[in-house]
Amino acid sequence: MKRTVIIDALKSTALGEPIHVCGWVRSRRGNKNVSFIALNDGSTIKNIQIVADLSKFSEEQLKPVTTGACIGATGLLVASQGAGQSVEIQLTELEVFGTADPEKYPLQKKGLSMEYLRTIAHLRPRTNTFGAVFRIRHNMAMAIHTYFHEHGYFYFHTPLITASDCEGAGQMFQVTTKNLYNLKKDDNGQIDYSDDFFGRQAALTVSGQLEGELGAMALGKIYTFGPTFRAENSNTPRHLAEFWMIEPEVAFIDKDDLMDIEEDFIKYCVRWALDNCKDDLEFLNQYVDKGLIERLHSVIDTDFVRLPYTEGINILQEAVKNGHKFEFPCNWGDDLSSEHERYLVEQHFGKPVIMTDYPRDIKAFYMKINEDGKTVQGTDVLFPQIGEIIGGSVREADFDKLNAEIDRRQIPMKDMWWYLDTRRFGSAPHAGFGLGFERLLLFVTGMQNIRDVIPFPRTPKNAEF
RNA sequence: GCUUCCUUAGCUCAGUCGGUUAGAGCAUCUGACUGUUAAUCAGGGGGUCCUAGGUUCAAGUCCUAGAGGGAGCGCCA
Repeated sequence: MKRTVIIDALKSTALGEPIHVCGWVRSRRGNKNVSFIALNDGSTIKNIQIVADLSKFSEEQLKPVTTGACIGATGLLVASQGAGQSVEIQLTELEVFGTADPEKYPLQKKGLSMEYLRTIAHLRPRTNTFGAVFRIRHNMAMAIHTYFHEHGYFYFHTPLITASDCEGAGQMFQVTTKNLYNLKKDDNGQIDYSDDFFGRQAALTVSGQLEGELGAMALGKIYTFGPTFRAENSNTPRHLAEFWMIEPEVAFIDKDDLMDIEEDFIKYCVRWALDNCKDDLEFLNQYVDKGLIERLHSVIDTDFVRLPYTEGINILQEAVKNGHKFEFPCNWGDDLSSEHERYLVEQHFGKPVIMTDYPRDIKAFYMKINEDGKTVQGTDVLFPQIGEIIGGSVREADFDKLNAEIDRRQIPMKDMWWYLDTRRFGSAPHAGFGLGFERLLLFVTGMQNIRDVIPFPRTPKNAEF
């Protein structure tokens, strides 16, 4: 008989009809007359109840049906006599696909910490929490593709392996086929990469932005969505060595247009979650973060604050005058630290903030310089709890200005001639931003640690699964 | 990388001022129960107290070093 997925079985109205479901046993309980099996197949956070009449099935037959075992169940779909569900399956035929020794199966019915589950990342998708998180993760990916597709963007694939060493801040993972125990060096003691796979030093990308700009200079509106790698020794609940990033790049827009897109896009994603992940969000709201759904609604119902950096500094200095203590100073020209961002977002405004027009020296070389000569047109979106969720900017489109900035910063651009060609041939005003996919998921799921919103987290000293 | 906290049963944790045989809940096993909802009730089994040194008559508890993990910060998305 053909398998019905549980999300459909629970909605079925074909009472009295035979049905076949497959899944993993969450629990079995009962008495000497009847046994109840809670079965989950991942299609929904909800389980379907299988009822085994012990006059038809012996305890011996049901013995392998333990928490974690995988079974197929055939029976009649009937209205439930119990209170917890509307339909259930009266078991007529049982197939055991895979047993799970209850003495050794690590997933308990309750009381599992996130830290412990990280040590069994190969099994944690079978828990309610991670099932919900990963279904939401999929939905957010679909929301992102749908948003951009509907708004006329093209999905542009930028390379994961790159030979340019100035993509942006960030240590890179080197990619090589060389024998690391016997490296060929030149006369100056430098490693000779001429016989390496690419004939030059190569690394995993830290950003697709520079190549994304090339796409925008031809297709008008593009976005990238792929993995990104940072070899930094960051030990925080907000950093991964391997994470996914979304980077739209749009020609012929200015700073205000960019902020409109950032805000519209992120609200679209949050709204998508509320519209499409109701059951999972309700679960997370109940067990992980009691204020989750309310917070999601508050974000889509409010206008983000648009705050120039200089005004932000004024607010922070005013707070200091009124007695607020910060660990770090906040003078004009300093990069804001987490405590400053959190004060603005969580205490002063109480809503997301798009901070703009940063001092040029604390931002990347490619950002468009304002007429004051001191600030650049960055537009970072700061969220409560998680800090910077989007880093965006208008790009410097003028060849001479961009080149002067590169010289001033002494950035090695010898391998970047192709990037400068965008400004050399048919340059256009353009802007874009980068959104950390897992940081969006932190916000949407209410999870506390970024390692718990990606199936197999990669962090310093951790790449087991 | 810096600061700080944690590591006791399969899991979550308690363990007082250093003092007899290290406890609880859940899980598991056995039994009971006529429909359960993280089922309930009764009983049983289960310990390298992270590792290595040290102090002490005596160490889960104090000291030193190491390992692993969390949090805060830095860097960033």
